[in-house]
Amino acid sequence: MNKKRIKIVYFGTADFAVPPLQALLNQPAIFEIVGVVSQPDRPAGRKNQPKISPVATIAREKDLVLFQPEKLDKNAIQTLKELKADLFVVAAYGLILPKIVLTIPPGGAINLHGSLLPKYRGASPIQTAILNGETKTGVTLILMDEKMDHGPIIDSAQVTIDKIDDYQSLTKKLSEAAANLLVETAPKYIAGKINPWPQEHATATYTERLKKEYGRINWQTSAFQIERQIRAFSPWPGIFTKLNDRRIKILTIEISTDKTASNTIPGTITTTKNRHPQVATADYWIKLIEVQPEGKKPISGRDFLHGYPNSIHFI
RNA sequence: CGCGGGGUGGAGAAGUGGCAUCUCGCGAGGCCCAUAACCUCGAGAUCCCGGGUUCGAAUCCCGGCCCCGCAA
Repeated sequence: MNKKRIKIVYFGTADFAVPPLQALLNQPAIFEIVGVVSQPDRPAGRKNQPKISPVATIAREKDLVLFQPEKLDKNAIQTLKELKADLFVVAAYGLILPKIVLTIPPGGAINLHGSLLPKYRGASPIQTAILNGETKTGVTLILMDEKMDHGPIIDSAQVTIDKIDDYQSLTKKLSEAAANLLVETAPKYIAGKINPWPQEHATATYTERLKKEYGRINWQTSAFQIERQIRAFSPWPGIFTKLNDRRIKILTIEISTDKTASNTIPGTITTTKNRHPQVATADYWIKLIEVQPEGKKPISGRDFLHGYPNSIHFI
């Protein structure tokens, strides 16, 4: 049908953006990646090792044309124009695209977003969906306009959130759904078979960029709230509590069926009859399965307790 | 030179110049209707590596290797 391949410039940085890119690459008869734009590999890490963008890694492996501009200035825009793309595809790129960039390709710029828009616009749709205890979410493909996650919808796909899904597993599901959505829908969109329809802006909700401090556990809340917080923020930015001024990462927990924790000061650690540590919350006990003290490797809850023969208390 | 914590029997920790300790696990035995409970006994350590100081170093000094948290 479509003899002419769709020329695409792909904008992406984070893990979420990897599967859709690979899906495009797997259909070389339909799509041609004429360029990949990703955030620069910034110096980071304990020893200043540069943190490499996952998308940039793929681009290098596949020998794609790769740009990593600090910002989308005039030079970058000129470069983008010269690629003569039909379409820009954006997924978890991390930088705002200036309006002028959106108008470069004839097909405009389309964005893959990790929620069912207009719900959960913004920086942390995946985490927020888990945190709010949603049972379903999804991915939405929109035609970008100058406002964030605001443009008309091209198509969307629903994804269920399982009780055990954490940020990592849900991101994987969503990014795979995004990949399918993109390869199925983009050709139809380019062929003019889809008319994007406006979002219901009145029902829009927004999510903010996560801060480390949001990973701090408040033991005075419900065990279920804490459990969702852990799933939403694992493995990044991570969940922690404090013990004697030391930071303790909480990696894995289990909610006890025992509700008597409400009689105990929140944060207090006791042991179950089979000697597993459990922490009091506002309602149920939370069993510590795996934790990681600051400066230490991850250890089981039991091992952790061995080092503290006396009673301890998280704050 | 971004900031910081750490390396001690199989696991987790204490010990900051003078006998190698604690909790758990492991082995043997005991108790009990019973046990992830309790009691007795026991094995298991080059205290990360190499130098140095000292009568004496896990501990202090110098150098090295390895692990990790924060920040970005």
